[in-house]
Amino acid sequence: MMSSPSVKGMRDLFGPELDWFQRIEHTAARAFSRHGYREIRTPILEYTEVFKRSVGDSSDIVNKEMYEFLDKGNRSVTMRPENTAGVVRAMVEHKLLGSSDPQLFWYIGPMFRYERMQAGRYRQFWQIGAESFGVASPESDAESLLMLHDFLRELGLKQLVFSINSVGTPESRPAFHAAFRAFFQEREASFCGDCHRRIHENPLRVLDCKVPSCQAALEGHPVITDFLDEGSKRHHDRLKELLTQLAIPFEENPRLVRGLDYYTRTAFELLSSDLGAQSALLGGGRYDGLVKQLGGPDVPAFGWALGLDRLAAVLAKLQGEAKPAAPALLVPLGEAAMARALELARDWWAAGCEVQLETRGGALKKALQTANRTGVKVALILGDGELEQGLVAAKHLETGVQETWRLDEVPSRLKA
RNA sequence: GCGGCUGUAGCUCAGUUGGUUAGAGUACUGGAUUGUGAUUCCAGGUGUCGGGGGUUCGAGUCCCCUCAGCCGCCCCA
Repeated sequence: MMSSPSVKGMRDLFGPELDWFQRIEHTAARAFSRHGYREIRTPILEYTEVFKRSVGDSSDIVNKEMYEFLDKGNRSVTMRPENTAGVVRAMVEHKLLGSSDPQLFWYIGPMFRYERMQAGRYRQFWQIGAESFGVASPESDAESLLMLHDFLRELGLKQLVFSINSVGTPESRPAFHAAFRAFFQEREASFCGDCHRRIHENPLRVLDCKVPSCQAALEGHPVITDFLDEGSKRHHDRLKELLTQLAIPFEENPRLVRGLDYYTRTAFELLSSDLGAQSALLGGGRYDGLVKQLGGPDVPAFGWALGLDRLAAVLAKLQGEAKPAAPALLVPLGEAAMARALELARDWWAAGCEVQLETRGGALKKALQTANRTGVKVALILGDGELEQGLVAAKHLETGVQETWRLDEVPSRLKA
């Protein structure tokens, strides 16, 4: 049937799905630049250590999901599984974080993770994200979340409720880990095998285990926000105040943990019930130590990434098609009309009209069938008779009503 | 990486305990209508039955392998 299919987990984007991708991208570009964010494009390929040092060795991404290979110079390179690491690497490499000026960037592009296929989960998938460097204040978190919230609202997404948590700092976390490990050991028989692995690799991950018995065993677990240092606690409280003031819906989720190791203080995500099992639509948070960790100055940062494939799927489900069909089809009948139609259409296009031109030159019936099927609203039928009088027959496909327009009034009629 | 389901025309799918030449709807092409579309009527291609191997006189059907997709898990966007 097929001589050579696309690589597993990598798909072609076109048609209605791409319409959504483009609408999201255009909306994002406008929304983010209003906030003073500039776009950044970083390479798809980075040296492997960039991800190992940022995302974290204990993460699944590094452990089993990276497209990692040796290039011809025998250097280990990896196709980016996410983009924060690459953006931070670029900041450091170009010394953009030397001054006290904030640096605000957004990005869009494909990411790669070698995973088992499932609906909403692809090996090449797309993310839009934003990163803000240089500001440690909770107002900075709120500004980024506000931008994200308003962007999603502009796309027509209602019912947004962010889950937020604070994971503290590397200094405050050991106290929580100790308390949590003690809690775990008291009832370790109740936890699943995965949790026994997690308690060593990344204790926080036990919190969002989905096994019911584990969730039951977690009843009364130490809450991370009770172990925050004073600064983190103030930060967290202030952020909640700001979100409330800005009417950004959120709920605190003390069990929220992110899959990447670099987060400090604020962590958040947004799930959607309109996706299947892969319900995560976006996630992000603060990563105050990452820049220094990657060899840059000690600069605080906040960022998030959202799954474009998943957002497009949600919007398509809730709103249908992103792009309406062409409103008009110009159908010339005969050679003379065809030649004239090219000129007429050129004028109308120049006037900003959306018109498709029927160039097949076949039967009118055929043209109308196609127009009907593709959702065209008006068929402009141009025969020799009309042409001589400077007229065109305008047939409304939905109602069947046909009227006669003067050629020079077509642009204003189409735009009405 | 683990478990389950599916794969037949461009699309949505039938296909009986293995039986001869593989079906319907839709889409496509032509005609009833040489300049009027959703409806109607008639005629016509619709095909590596995902791929490979095996069992059999005979495989779309049974067995094995493989590929892809879907669902769940792990995890994430």
